[in-house]
Amino acid sequence: MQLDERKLTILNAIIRNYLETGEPVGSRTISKYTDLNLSSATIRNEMADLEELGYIVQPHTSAGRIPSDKGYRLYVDAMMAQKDQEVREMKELLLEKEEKMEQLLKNAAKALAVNTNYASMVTAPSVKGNKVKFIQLSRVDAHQLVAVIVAEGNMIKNNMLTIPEPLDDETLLKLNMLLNTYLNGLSIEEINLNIITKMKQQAGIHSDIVSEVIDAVAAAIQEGNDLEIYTSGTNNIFKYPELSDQHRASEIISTFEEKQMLQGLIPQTSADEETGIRVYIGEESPISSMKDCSVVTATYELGEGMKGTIGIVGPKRMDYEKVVDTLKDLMQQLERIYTSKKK
Amino acid sequence: MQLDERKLTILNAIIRNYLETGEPVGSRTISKYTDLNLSSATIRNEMADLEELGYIVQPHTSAGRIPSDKGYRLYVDAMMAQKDQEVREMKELLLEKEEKMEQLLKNAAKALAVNTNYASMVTAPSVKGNKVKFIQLSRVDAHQLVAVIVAEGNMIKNNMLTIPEPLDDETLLKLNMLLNTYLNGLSIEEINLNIITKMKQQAGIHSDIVSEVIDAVAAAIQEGNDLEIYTSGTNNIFKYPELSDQHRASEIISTFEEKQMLQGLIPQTSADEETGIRVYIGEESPISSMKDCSVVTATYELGEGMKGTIGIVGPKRMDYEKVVDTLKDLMQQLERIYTSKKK
DNA sequence: GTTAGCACTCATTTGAGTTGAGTGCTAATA
DNA sequence: TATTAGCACTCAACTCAAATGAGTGCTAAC
Repeated sequence: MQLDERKLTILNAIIRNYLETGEPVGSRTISKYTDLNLSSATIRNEMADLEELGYIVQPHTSAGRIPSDKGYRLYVDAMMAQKDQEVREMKELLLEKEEKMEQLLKNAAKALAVNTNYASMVTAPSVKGNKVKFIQLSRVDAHQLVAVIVAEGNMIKNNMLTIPEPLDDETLLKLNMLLNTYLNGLSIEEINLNIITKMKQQAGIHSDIVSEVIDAVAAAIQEGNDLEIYTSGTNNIFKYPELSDQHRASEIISTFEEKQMLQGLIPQTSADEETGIRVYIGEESPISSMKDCSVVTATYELGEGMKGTIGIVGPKRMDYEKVVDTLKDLMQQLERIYTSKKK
Repeated sequence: MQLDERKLTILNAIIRNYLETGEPVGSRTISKYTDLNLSSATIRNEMADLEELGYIVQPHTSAGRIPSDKGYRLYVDAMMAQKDQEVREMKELLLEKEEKMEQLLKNAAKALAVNTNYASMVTAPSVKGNKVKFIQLSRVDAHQLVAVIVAEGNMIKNNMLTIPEPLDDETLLKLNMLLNTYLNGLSIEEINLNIITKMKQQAGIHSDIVSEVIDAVAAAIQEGNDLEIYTSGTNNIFKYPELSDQHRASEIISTFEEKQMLQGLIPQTSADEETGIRVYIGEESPISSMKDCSVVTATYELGEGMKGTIGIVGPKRMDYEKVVDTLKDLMQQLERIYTSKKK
């Protein structure tokens, strides 16, 4: 059997309708909804075909049909293809410029959640490829140092480190010079063993401290890489009956609380597609707790290699169109703010 | 009518039983549960009295009784009085020492939630009275400075600030000296106009920058004061049927997501009581979204005036005894870790 | 003062009946 | 041959009444 023009129209009508109402849609509804001028009986025949093809399912006999994951997939793919050509005017999200990256991202997550009515997440840009702009090691007291690292995009990290023996001013100054000369402008991957060995040589008797500091720097940068994920609007899921039963809700909320679990949603393969938008429908999701949801993520890129992810989690019947637009908008804004900050 | 010995025993039995089961408890149950050897009929008479006195209520005729807020209050007060004398061995929460305050507090929140099975919150110690240990202003690039402030307890704050004109090294060094000489060892309240004026005078032509820096310092410290609240175990509320219906759950979870709203739970009046533990039962709670819950908070104190709050939110029928113990334990541990870090 | 006994209440459960939206199939129709 | 009207059928959801049972309050006897 083939998926001809008419079947597609009907499938589309079914999905559209279901997105709105959340109720299984029946043949009579479609017969009126579309301008095909077909009787409900004909629609029924077509629907039977569509079911056989796997695009829609019946929750039970004598109920209408709802889209299957496969059906959504078709719909979303078609939509995305169409999007690419279209020129869209976006509704503005109004992100304010913030001095600190952290606050900016928190706001972004919130704006996303408020705008879409779904749960949102925003990860800090991975520091992969992010360059160190400034490092400073300062003495807090005799046995404690604080290492402050500012990276591009004004991401500030700091780490305390305890040293066995006090350092005098001069040594500290030297260390700072050393650190900055060697590390400034480098990204974390570029700090390899070679450089570390060289630095240790230069440091002489303080080589043990150098390695501690470098560890601290690495740790600080890594830390951001690991778990800085901002979320918002978790309780939006209560707005969708199909997600708000006890078990499901609890599972989703747990995932959002244990933010590390959301890392699964961050695309690993830095894909070659241009838009950077991914849609996971139901079982497609990399996280099992989201198997009843759809997840849409977008990758934003600040300069070379500094990538972060923004995304939303909602019911399968989400307004994919709006979500994709909103995500694109936010991506652009983040990128714009970044470049304006850089200069 | 009076609340004699026997009535108290019965009230206690009712509450105990209800804490366990969450179901209204009837006279027959109590008649067996206690060793008073009274028939259910007698218990019934006593229960009627207890109801008249307002300690218990009937959800409807022909149901058992459940404790009223007033009943819980009596129970909790009695328990607390008893606690004070008792010597208790505590189950350890095993907080690891962390270099950074932030991580320590996150862990504390988590430990609290896991241990009690309720939702938990931990606020960073208010910086009221917290002394500045170290300030450093560094140039990131021509127009941006980063101010790093380390306060007692190794709370690190930082702020970026943009300056209209570049500063040369010498001026920066001077500024740093100035900042440290004037501000080190001071707490935020102690930084008054008088000091600021003096500093501005000293700074000469850079007085505008000094005031910007001081603003940044104030902002950084204030920031921590405002909204650094760590939460954990929000989804624990789903474990209690009386809280996990859609509306209630959503309300509680929202409150935990908008962490600022939890500020209402932080005791304002630095009370004179010795334990620092407060119990809000149902309507007593300062936050309306918690009117179906009980909230237990404890204030920990790190050195003079540096106070923070830890607390849990759960159903009214919570295991107050365990919660109070756990909170006390955690308070002590935080205090211990702090003092060990200070030296 | 305590208790056995009994009538009464009322949330909850159960099951039968009704409704209504929806289907699949078949025979008539264009 | 594709479309449609018609009809029997299904089944979740709703309604209603009866049955259940845990629990009470009251009274009279111990």
